[in-house]
Amino acid sequence: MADTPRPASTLDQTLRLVGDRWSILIVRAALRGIRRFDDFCADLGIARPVLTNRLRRLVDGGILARERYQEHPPRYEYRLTPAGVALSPALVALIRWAEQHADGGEPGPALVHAPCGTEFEQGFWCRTCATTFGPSAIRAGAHRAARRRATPPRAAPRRAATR
Amino acid sequence: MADTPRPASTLDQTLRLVGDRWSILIVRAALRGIRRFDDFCADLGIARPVLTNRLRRLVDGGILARERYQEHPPRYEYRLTPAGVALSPALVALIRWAEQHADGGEPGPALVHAPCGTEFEQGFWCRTCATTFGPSAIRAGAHRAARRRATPPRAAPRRAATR
DNA sequence: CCGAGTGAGTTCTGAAACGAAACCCACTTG
DNA sequence: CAAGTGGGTTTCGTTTCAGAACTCACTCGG
Repeated sequence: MADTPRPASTLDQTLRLVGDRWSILIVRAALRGIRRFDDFCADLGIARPVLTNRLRRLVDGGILARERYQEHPPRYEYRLTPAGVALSPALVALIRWAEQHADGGEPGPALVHAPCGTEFEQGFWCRTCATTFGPSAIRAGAHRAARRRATPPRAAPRRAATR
Repeated sequence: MADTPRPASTLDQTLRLVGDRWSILIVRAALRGIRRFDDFCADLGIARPVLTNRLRRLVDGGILARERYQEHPPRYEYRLTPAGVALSPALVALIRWAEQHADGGEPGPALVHAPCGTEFEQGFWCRTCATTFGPSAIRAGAHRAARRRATPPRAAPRRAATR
């Protein structure tokens, strides 16, 4: 009971941090330049207690930094740390997917290449093959153990050790 | 109440679909080749009812397809649709971030370039500038309506909403 | 034919998270 | 000094979650 039956993989840890609707929306808003509590609140339509909670979690997770921008009535703003900025590939990929596959909603502001202001592309690059490629050329690499039997031939429902 | 005060952006819609811990973990497992209910269950350590729910949602959202692989006791398996495969850039980005920024967990099986079996890179490409670049060169582009003022200097309030 | 096994789910639970609205407080502005 | 503001916290009712146990339909081995 005290050991680790869960994978506790790095992805799992990360998802506990940003693997929810609001956190990702908050990071996107931050990328757009939003920094203050009430602005997040108004922009996202998020309930205040939830925002408090998410901001705290993102700060603890090192994605946002809470900085005092005014002394006397102490006021804070939240801005992305380098680690937070490093999330943007994931965000961009999600936004791109959303624009292609979700129907109905409005697309929201595009993210562009800062120097030239135009939209950019995102892709995979294999330096071994010196080629770019898309999602369909991905597969899972070495994996120690596929749990039970590795790949049961489909439609072989019963498979006891008849020996 | 019946209109849409919320943005209802495409990203928002997408996050309602895959914006939670389990959904993303399920997609990763599917990319690794897992297809059957019990295998997902064992691999992820997810509770059955939650898995049922997530699978149904992903199928409804067009990310997984439910296919019968055996007639008599009707058995189904879940495999990624093209739209599901198209999520992999987001997944890869998340995994990469996780491996760099999460500490403690084990990294999990790598995703590799199928033809050569080696790890690959992910990046941004601006075709206008004909250059690759990283997350720090991104900014938000044109936005039809910046909500309120873009960057308030300080204390210049406006709040005509219900209070 | 009987009993064990399997794959894919369902019901029941109690715990946690969410959302809305109200409240708080240290200040600033008119 | 009253009214605002920015940045929260409290309270409370509702929805969703996660886990254990149970069901169902079928197959297999003896």
